[in-house]
Amino acid sequence: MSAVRVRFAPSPTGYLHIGSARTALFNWLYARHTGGKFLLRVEDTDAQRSTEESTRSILEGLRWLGLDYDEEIVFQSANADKHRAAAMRLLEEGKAYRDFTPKEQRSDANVKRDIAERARAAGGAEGTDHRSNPFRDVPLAESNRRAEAGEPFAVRLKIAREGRSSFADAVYGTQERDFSEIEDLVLLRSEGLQPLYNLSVVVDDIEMNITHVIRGQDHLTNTHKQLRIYEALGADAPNFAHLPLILAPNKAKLSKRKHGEVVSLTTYRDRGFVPAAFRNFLALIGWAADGEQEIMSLDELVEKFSLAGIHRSNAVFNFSESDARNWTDQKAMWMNAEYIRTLPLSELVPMVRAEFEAAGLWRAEYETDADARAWFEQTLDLIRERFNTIKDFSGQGRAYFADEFVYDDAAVSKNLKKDARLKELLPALAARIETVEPWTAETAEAALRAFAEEAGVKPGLLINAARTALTGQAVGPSMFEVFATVGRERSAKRLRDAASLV
RNA sequence: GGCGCAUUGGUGUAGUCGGUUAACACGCUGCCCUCUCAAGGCAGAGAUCACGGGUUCGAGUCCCGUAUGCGCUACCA
Repeated sequence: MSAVRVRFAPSPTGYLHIGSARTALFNWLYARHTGGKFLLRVEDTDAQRSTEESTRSILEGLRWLGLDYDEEIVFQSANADKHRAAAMRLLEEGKAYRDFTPKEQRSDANVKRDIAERARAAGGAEGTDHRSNPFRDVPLAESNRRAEAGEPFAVRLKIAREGRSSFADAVYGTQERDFSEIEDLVLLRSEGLQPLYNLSVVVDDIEMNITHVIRGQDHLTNTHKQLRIYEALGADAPNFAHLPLILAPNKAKLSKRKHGEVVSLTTYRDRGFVPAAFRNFLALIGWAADGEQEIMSLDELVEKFSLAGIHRSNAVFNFSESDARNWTDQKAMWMNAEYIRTLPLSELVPMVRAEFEAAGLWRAEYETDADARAWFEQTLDLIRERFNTIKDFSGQGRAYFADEFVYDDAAVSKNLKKDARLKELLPALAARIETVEPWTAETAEAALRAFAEEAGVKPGLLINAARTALTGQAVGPSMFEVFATVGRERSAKRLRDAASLV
């Protein structure tokens, strides 16, 4: 058995869709699991819609997910001559024919409805006769003559009148379709003899020696057409595995126009997702190793991945467009938080660093000075427990790293405005802690509790007020750890500053 | 309209050759912990396995039908 070769073949007509990203992931996992090759082919035959920027964005997305590819990227547009040659060969061999029927103009907007209506009108209950094209049996000599005379034509594949197409899909099982259901599909369009999708895919997959085609289920019925092309070309067909689709909460296909940025992979990068977390989440849509373990490292995913574990029904990507807190699937968010709180610090630090550099919070000494570096890492470790994304380190966590930070309104009214006595207590507490030596979580706690007792207030009042004074937030880590991390002088200053907010 | 595919709690999934109270994760509720919020621990709500027939001693698991959803049906990819 020859070595596995799979490919991911996106069209560069926009950002990387999370459904495509998941297709890429599954191909990659299969290749790595079997020790095969993962290839990339950019299907840029639609010159109108394809952009280099899109290609770049897709490659970036793959890199972000950690999906490296083998061999050179194939650009489909560069192979147009080969595709055309293949079609012309079929023409010579009588396996395809020229269709001189003038091209119909189709309004792009309502194609689907248009097709359905046409079929209803033409076919009725019996369906359409796909072998009725008048040019199907025109002798080649006559066909050549008309072509040479300059008459425009498209090239169509001749599907046999009798027979059944059949293949074993690794996910959906045996698939059958009667030839009568398959049209004589167009291989080359009349305008410039441009090769069409089904032809290009097949010729390229043959050329690239692809052994397994793993792609979205929307191609399941197309496969029968492509199989006819493989046969006409005298090539062995690869194995197929179709993946269930990822749907929106209303069960519609996830699309950019309707659902916006939730479907774009770059959104997750830009909003502070950990690549490994999102990859892990993606792997679990439509696939399960055993239904038990869900948090899996890349190595574990590679080890456990199998086509047999892919299931057949479409999955719903559960998010709420109206609720900003649930802008994406909650399980994805949970998994991201899980990664953030358990990742080795050595892996977390570079991600936070990138975020800090972008936010203007990064300081060179976090790298160059051993004490500063240790403080930085300890602080990350202290606050990461309740963060969901990398963005939170520069957002909610800003006060740990900068003296300019905003006070959360709700926190101020809940913890500072609640008790007027804080106006005097806070500066007094500041004066008290300035005498504490050494300054640790333990000594800070002792000082605060003693102060509260003397002042005749509950420690909680001061603790909560201090949290908002020092961090601007109503929530956060154990307050005495925060005191220690922020430092004695900065803590005292912030306590005094906050008195004006009472 | 035709053809194809799918259908297990709100969501993602597990359920081996059909065999006792349908399992796990997220989310949700409550309790514990506690200086807040998370995390963690404990407990709980939530599924007549789309519906209707059939086969069988017994069906989420097999068969048929219906419904719903999705896909394809294009000189788009």
